[in-house]
Amino acid sequence: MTNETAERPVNFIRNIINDDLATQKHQQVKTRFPPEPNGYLHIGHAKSICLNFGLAEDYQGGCNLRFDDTNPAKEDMEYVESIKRDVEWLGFQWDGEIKYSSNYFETFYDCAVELINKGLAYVCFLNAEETREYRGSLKEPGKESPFRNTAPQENLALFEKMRAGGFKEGECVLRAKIDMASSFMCMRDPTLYRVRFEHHHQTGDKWCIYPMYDFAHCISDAIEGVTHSLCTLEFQDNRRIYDWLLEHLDAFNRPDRPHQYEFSRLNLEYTVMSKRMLHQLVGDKLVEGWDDPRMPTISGMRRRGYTPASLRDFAERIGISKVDSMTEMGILEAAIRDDLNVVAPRTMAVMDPIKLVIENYPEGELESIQAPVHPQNEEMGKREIFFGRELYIDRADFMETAPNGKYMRLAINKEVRLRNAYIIKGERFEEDADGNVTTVYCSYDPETLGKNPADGRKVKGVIHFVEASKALPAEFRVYDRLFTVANPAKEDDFEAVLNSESLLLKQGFVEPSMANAPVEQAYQCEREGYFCRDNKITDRLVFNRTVGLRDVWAQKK
RNA sequence: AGGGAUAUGGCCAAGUGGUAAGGCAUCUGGUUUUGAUCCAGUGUACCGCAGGUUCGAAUCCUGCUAUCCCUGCCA
Repeated sequence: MTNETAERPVNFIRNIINDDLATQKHQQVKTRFPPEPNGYLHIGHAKSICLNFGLAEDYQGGCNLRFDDTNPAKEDMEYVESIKRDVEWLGFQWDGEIKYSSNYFETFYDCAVELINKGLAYVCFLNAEETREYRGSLKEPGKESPFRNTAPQENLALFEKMRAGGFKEGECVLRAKIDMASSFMCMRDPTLYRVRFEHHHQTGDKWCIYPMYDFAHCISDAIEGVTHSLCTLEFQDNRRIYDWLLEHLDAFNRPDRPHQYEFSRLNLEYTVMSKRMLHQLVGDKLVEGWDDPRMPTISGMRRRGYTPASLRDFAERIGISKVDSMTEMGILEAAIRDDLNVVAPRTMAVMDPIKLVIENYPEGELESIQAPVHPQNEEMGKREIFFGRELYIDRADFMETAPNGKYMRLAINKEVRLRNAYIIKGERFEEDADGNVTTVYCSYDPETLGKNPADGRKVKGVIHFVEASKALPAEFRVYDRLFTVANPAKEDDFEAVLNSESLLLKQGFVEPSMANAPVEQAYQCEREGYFCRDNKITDRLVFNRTVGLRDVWAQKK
């Protein structure tokens, strides 16, 4: 390894890989990302994707994308398409063709036959309930199935009949003969195959028996030459059957066979990560869909304005370990801000507009100003903004009288800088019957465009604006956390704890330079936050707030 | 009569017998036409608890405790 690896993050999996390479157990690294196509990918999957594909990149190995499609009842092509899209969007390229567990159905069948011939698998006619009773409990051993000692020849015939459609769903299953007294429940003669007369999105109606995850996964890994099979903590017990199967199958019982290692799944505060709950939110129409910008799905976060780079950076920041953890939103937000701060063009938008009239500015005059696209990066160029007698500013940027000496916004008799333009001073204002400010009248200092006052007076506050005649109406969607509690999954009814203010719609204005803002392009609306044009509603200007700017002022208030 | 895991500052997370990295958050200054960014600084961490081994332990041993996972013909 070169010293470049010193730059890489350190974690227990990398330590294992380094050892395996050093001892020549493996010559190269092969990983895989094995989603079941029964839902959309979320930020937790992104963690796994970054781990698996990242390892493959760093060790110059490969990573397969394999759809774990062993349960046709729950799976759908819509999901395989969305998953492919999400992985590519994140910036990863899978090794070779896309793989499906169903590619190997014939091999699985042969493996089952091998086990039957070795007396290590049998067809069992106990029904589901009986099987559960026979399994015993956590503290008591199970009982052996009466079908456990059927002769291999007979099992073979029975299994062939299963494949041929000779048994009804639930009538029988193929089980491995392992140990009904094992302390690992998954080793008490686990089911290998079940009968399902179900149309499969890849294999059509060719099969009516489908392998179980435990049987299919290890063999798929072995077929693909996976060296390090990474999964989450809840599969730790399953590692025993993973190993047992590969050790009892002649073709795969080799020193360089795959091994499974488990890391902890991502838990993020104020959201849920379980597919079941995500499905429920979509199904109950509590969100717009899988790509609702409040969802922790990759497609939702993409629509919200998260970038692939920020998600990859986030994955790196949280690291990999085996500790059950709950990650704060702050880490995610820091990652997206750090990315967008350097790449996002700046713009000005007013989201809760009030009129501002500059009384000493000539009526009917409009001036053009070249404003930097990014104040810290001149190479990003300039954009044209306008200045005139009538402008819009944000309601929150004006008060009749400053509450204290630290107040930095506009007030009567107080001076403030209009961002990219002149210094103005509040003179008087008008309000409606309800006491809401409607118009603020100001004077401006014509000698302060691009420079400070010659007399040396200090004007600290800066507020943003949009010139009224050129302003473009726009909608802003301001998102907040989806739930009101840090760990909604722990609630009896997680939907009861949804944040009713997770979406705020605001009608305001953007500068004319935003007229043709491309979808998903990140902008920083100065002093407001990072926004991007919605990728679904494109016939008008709709902007999603990705994340606000860090706001020390708001924290202190 | 169970078994499998995990416990390092508020949140992540390095560390694998030689005297506790880093990130996020926090707080304090400085710069600033974004109360942003940036820069500099900021933490007495009984390394879950209690014993033990050792010149020396977060790291080894013993015993506890807490939390998570396992009894789908789901993955």
